Amino acid sequence: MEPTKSELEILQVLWQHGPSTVRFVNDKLNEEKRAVQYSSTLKLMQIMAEKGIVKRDETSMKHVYSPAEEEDKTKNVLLKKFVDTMYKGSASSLVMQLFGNKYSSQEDLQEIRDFLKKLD
Amino acid sequence: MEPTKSELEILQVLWQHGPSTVRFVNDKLNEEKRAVQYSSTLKLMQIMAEKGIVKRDETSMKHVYSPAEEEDKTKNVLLKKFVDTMYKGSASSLVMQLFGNKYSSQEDLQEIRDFLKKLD
DNA sequence: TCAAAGGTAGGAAAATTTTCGTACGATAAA
DNA sequence: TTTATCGTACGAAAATTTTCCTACCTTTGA
Repeated sequence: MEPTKSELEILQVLWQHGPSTVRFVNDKLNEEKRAVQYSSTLKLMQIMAEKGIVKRDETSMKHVYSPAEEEDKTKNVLLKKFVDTMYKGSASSLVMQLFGNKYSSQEDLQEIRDFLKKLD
Repeated sequence: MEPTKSELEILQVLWQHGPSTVRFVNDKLNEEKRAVQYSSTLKLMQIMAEKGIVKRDETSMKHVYSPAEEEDKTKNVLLKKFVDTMYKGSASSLVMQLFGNKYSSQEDLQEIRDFLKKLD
């Protein structure tokens, strides 16, 4: 199922730091993103568990949450969706946009070239 | 300002077909996307005009709507946002993901290589 | 022991987004 | 002229997403 915007923020904490408690995720969100109450984060993660977006280990009193799917798999799905809606499914169009994008750094673009050279 | 999901659908019709009436956009949405009432599309486009996402030519009785910003500019902003949230701002990470993505066709990937070669 | 701190659960409110009914004016055709 | 058609405007309902209050249980430390 599709993670919402806030759910994606939570997934990112889990991807970056591995299986985590609600307390940990909430702290990270407050440090790195924005002010949010503990109970809000809790509720959201409970909903995500219901939806099957995350799994919950209830062994300990402090439940530990982890992504239900591989980070790569989820990102692939979201990336495909983005390419489909924004570039009619054409990945090359996206890359061209990227290179014409003033926000892309030269270093980043060089990195892409290097990466492709290695593929040959 | 940020277009919502539905607003993006409308923008896409405008990008693809140029300045359009509500009737035209609504027809396209129904043909290409999903069933939606005329008054829903109208309302959405009115909201977009208020937000400044589209401009409205009220010369004729049939108002004609067009994007307020260049397609490329809007897409660049959305792409940057996507890269930031999904790949911590690393465009090369996105491209690597693309190449590891089973959804990407070989033709598409070859096209990207060709494009990058031309840049050299 | 017992109060304080920290945990989950659940419901409801708030905020945002989306949908559409309906009123009413303009246009066109009979 | 008059009626059907097609347009905009507007408000409110519905659906979705987000936030947080509160109840209640467990753990911890004084």
